[in-house]
Amino acid sequence: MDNWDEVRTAFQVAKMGTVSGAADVLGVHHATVIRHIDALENRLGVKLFQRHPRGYTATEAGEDLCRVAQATDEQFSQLAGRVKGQGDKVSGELVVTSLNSLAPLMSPTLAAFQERYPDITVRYLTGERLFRLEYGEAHVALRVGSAPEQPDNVVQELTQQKVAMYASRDYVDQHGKPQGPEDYPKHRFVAHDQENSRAPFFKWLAANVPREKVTFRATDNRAMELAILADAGIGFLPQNSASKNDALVQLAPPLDDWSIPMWLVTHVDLHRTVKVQAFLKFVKEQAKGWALA
Amino acid sequence: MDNWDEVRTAFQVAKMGTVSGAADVLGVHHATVIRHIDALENRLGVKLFQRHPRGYTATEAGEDLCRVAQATDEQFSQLAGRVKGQGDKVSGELVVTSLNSLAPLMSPTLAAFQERYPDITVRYLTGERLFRLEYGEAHVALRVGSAPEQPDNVVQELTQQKVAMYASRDYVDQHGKPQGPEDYPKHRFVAHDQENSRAPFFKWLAANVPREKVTFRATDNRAMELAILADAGIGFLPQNSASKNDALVQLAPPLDDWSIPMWLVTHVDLHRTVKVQAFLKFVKEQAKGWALA
DNA sequence: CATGATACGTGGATTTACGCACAGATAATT
DNA sequence: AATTATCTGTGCGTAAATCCACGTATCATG
Repeated sequence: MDNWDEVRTAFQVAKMGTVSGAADVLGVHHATVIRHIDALENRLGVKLFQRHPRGYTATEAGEDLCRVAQATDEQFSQLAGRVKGQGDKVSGELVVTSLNSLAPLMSPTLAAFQERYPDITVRYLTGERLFRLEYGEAHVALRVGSAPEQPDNVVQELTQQKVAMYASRDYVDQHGKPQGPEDYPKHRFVAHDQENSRAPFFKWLAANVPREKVTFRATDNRAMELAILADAGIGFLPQNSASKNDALVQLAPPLDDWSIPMWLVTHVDLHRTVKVQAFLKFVKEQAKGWALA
Repeated sequence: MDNWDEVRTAFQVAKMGTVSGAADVLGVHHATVIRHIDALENRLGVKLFQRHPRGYTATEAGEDLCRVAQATDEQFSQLAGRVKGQGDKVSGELVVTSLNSLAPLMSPTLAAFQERYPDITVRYLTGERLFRLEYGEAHVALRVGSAPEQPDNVVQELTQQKVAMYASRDYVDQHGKPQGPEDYPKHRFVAHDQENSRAPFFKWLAANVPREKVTFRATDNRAMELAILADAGIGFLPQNSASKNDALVQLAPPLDDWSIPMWLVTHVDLHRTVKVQAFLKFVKEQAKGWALA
């Protein structure tokens, strides 16, 4: 049973009782309606209508088809209503993904967003692997670092995450604060395991600190933070989270070169939807508070 | 939500995951599939799929559509199965119509037909008005008299109903049997109220019997039969039913000129169906017994 | 790293399907 | 009884949908 349009045509004829009336409703010529009926009957091998000069009347098969098509028509109408309205209201699921290191920032934001739009169910997917927008795994992704340049993705800069140099209070008590670049060789540093990291402050580190003084390397940001807290050495941490921790001492103010840009990424097909737009606006508003924190 | 074919296309894309795959299944070019999706999305104002170089993945709206279309597809498949098979088996309703004067012949035949095909539900519509085949009021009509010549109707001659001249036994006792045409003016006759009746034996009557000797006229065949039984005069009755009645005496053998042809009439759209064919064949078989009765 | 396979996307040629107009027929109306 | 209105059915020309071919991008594989 291919060619669903012919079923629709037959349905309208059964409802109207005449080919001409159905043609008017469908907005096509009555010859087209006749052709559809003929084609459908030939394919099914059954007469659907009895033809007489005053119109068409459905046979048993035609009435059967009419019932099925009636249900289909209602189903499709409901579907159209759902789908059309869907884009206009903020409800359903909102799937957000990011690296799990951003959870401290995102979790409160998402909670507030859900409170603002109670019809929303938030799903926050975090992981080391990047959830891919183009396969529909998420509506919005929060990315850090260099600007993503995937095609079909809409990228907006969210805010600059300011990064500063920190060490634990105990470390400072033992080794003192470096007063300038000349002091760096006397200290130990914590950095990412990947030496040629793309992060700007690690590039700075490679340029300004001897390799052998980087005595602790880890692949995970959280592990690096814990290492710093465990007096492993001096490292770079986002200012907004580190400033809340009394066990940490800021050794140098954040430099612009060290800042990590943050990006809001959406798939182009979803970017224009009201739901996603509402979330993007909300996140940008919240991000103003992040810098102050 | 017009254009059901586009829904079908979108459904196939959602199932396959790729435009090309859907195009193969649908037997169309993949460009056509893309155009259908685009048109549907534009009409709904919602993106149904997220496009990426490895295929299409459905958005929430797309998945919603997919579910509805899935149900539709199943409904249509079942419908096609029902409708296609419907023509091949003798079941459901069989609607037969005739003038109610033929009920004595038809009722036993219909009962036997129902016994032969237990899946059949017989509906026997009788009345003075002609139920019209072209509006689907009945599958088969049994007509008597001159050959029906309606277009779109398939007419088959069933049998000749032999008509003979009868009177009641009491009438014969009182007035005797007419031995030939010369005796007719001495007798009373029963005939149809419509003087210029189309029935051949009434034409014969008008030609061979003085008008004033037709002393009882009725519009209903059954009333005429009752009048004859009530000694009203001589009249024409079908041989098969009158011969069973001991109160009637046959005054003249049936002439070929008097025979009323009987016709089986079906609408051309239904004539070829197995159900109707089975019934037509069955009636013809039964009709062989009618002459003998 | 290069290559083959797969899939999407688009402009131009082609076929299919549609609209148009007229004929045939019936039912309602005057 | 004649007429008008309505509906079906069909041949023909045109417009729209389709097919085709090419280009581009991505992923898998040796």
